[in-house]
Amino acid sequence: MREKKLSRRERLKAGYCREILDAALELFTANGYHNVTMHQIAMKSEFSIGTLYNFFKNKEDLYHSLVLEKCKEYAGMQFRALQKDADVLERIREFLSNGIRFFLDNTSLIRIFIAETRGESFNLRSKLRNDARRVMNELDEKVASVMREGVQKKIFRRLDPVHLTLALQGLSEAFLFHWMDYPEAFPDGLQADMILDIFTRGSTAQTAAAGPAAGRG
Amino acid sequence: MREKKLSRRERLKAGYCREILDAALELFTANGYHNVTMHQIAMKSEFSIGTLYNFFKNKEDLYHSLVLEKCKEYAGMQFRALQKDADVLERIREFLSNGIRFFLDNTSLIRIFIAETRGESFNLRSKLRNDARRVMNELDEKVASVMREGVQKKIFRRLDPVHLTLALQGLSEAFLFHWMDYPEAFPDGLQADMILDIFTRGSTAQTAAAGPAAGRG
Amino acid sequence: MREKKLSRRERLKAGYCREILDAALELFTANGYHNVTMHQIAMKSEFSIGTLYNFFKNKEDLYHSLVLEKCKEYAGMQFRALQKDADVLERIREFLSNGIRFFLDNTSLIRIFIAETRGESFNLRSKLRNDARRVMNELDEKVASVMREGVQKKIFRRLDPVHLTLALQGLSEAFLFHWMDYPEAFPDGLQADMILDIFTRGSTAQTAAAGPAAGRG
Amino acid sequence: MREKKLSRRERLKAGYCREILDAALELFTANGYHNVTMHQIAMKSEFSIGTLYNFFKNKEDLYHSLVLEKCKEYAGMQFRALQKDADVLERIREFLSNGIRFFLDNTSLIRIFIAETRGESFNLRSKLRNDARRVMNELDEKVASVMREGVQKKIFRRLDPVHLTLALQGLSEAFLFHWMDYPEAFPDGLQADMILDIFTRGSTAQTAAAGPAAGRG
DNA sequence: AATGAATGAGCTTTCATTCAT
DNA sequence: CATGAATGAAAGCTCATTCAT
Repeated sequence: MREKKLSRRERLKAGYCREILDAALELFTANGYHNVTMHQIAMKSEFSIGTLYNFFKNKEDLYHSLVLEKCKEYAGMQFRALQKDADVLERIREFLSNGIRFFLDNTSLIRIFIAETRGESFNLRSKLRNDARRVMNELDEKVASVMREGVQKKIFRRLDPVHLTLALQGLSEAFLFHWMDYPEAFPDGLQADMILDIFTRGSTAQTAAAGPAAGRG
Repeated sequence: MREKKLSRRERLKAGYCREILDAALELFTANGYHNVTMHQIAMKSEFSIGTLYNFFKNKEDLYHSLVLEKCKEYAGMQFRALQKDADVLERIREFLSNGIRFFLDNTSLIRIFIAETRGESFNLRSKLRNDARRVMNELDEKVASVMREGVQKKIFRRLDPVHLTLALQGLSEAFLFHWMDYPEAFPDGLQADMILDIFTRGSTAQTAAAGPAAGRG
Repeated sequence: MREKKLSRRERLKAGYCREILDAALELFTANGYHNVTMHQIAMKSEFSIGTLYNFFKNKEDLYHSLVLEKCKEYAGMQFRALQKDADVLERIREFLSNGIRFFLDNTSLIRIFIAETRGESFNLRSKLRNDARRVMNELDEKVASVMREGVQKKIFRRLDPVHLTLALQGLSEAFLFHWMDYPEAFPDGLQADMILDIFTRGSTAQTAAAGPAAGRG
Repeated sequence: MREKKLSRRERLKAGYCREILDAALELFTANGYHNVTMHQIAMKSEFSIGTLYNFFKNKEDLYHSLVLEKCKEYAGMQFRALQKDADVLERIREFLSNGIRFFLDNTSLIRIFIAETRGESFNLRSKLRNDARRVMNELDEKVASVMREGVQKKIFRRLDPVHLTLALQGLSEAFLFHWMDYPEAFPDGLQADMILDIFTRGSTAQTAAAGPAAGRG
């Protein structure tokens, strides 16, 4: 009974936490870390400021928990995709589709990811960000291992798998941001194949002529 | 003589402005906009706070002037590279080298560029950022026009030049950031060709086999 | 019990507000709006600056609340006097006595009234002052209606009631200020009848009754 | 020659002073002391800030000089009117007309007079204001002496001449302010006789019965 | 455990005044 | 003498955090 009670409490607590984080996410993505006050989060989540501080050490901790959670969500999803029993290109395609869908569902969450991985405050919150960064790094390593597999299977060129990972990420990010800023530039939406196509075949014409190979048809 | 005096004053003023902007740049890149105070900028630049406000309307204006200046510097350099009388790939290669060198010389300035084009404050300062953004957009268009030329000359695949531009940028950014975070990953430094190679030929092995073409040999 | 608790809180809050307003009143009347800082008000009221801003939106709001409160207090008192079931002159006399007593009890509060109705800031805070001004205007109208009644009952001369109101106010103010600046000029204090006497009978000697005097023609 | 030069200089200096004071007057009456900056005065007068400080010790001194000058101008004019070789009522009427005209010509200058004699900062600048106040007090005494003469000549009732002076001022002020705030209330403009009429005969009807004379129409 | 009033350090910004030119 | 850039004290105000209830 004791245990049950605790577990009920814990479930309650987790639920509260959820509501707070959801409210905060909305505010942070809409306005940025510095333009959101604890007061606003308290209002939106319908908890008191004091309660916020019962759940999170301080504003930074709250923000970080948010980022960590989303990173884990994202990374978990992508891990599963990359671990599937499918051929390399298929897994990469799903990886890309997942990424697009994820940021479509959490519009402008990507800005927070970017702020965290590339942004201005990179060196201040570094300690706190480490958890999130570790999660993302692990994902990067997983991607790299898939890339390595692709190289071994001669699907990809004999390049450093880390470079291939970077390339994949860079292309994804660039397309995602452009799509967010100019949605009209992608009348049919952003398709994983747009990115995959460039990733696999590059931009050069002659090669393209030579190789309808990479085509998924 | 009158003129000379005026010009001396103006040179002085410009010099002051320089010192302020340099001090501010260092602080902003190190700590981010919100974590730098006017007091700090005053201290570092060895001017009084009042003087800062004689040169710039407010903190945002100072920051924006900084960003605009660097954007113009960067865009000007790249424009010149892209306008040279050389073949398309050569111009792209210089574009990449320039970018690498620029951010090598202005370490972590890129974080500000990113913060401005992708960062959290994207929707708040948008009005003020417009000048900088316009400069960068013009550069993007220039890049796209070079891409278009490449497509016409059958150097590049028949793809949307804007997509090619995005790809180039995405690849550059990804490599640059990785190099900044893990310099040891590039024992010989970051070379334009690493990026160019992937950009032109993609990752796919078969195509690579087919195409030593793009090789810069 | 719940209710009691709430009410206690509200009473507390109202009490805090009182203390802040009292401290502010003292400072403002002694030094004028622009020569009082929020810091000073915080010190004098023994609250923190933050608390001041919990009660009032900003300095202007605090000041305005103060003015409005005092205006209402004054106007309410005078309204009741003018509505009494007594003859016109009696009501006017009480109106005068009330005014004298009010400004005796709130020494130099009148300076704020003047600053608000006549002062330098007349055109800047006009929007905010409107509440107070409306209250005072309503009182003026009430006075004018009493004047009208006096005219109808042939107690007063057939003059514009608004002019009579102006006259009453002008005389009151002049006497009040002189008394404040030179209390020794009124050894027995300022009596309503001094003002009423001039208001009702003017300055002209009996000879005036014979009055070829005023007639210019 | 030395003398001439000096005198030319002095004339020049006086002229400069004029221009500064004129510019300042306009700004102060329009915005109030605290809402005018030395910078603004410098701009409007087309002198440098440094020059302002050559002519006036500080902002307060500048403001005070302005007030003093206008007080002297006003008092001088009124002195001459009161000293004329005319009967008492005639001199009072001219006094009133002068006052109306003066403040008509210097619209809203009266607000500064009020701020100075009744306003919020009465006790801060008291030292500086003393000159101006002395001038005005002397004028008050002159008015009182005319009142005394009126009493002696049985033109006015046997009342304290100071009270009569107060009454005259209070009536004037009230009418002037009302006229400024509601010009439409005086379709034919503000006439000295409106004030004089009430001043001399008060509001009471019986006297009026004796004298329908005063009616101008 | 939950609350939110109270706190006050610290921010951006203004502007009277000085003084080297 | 005239100038106006430079100054920096001091203002109003915010908001993360605490803690008595």
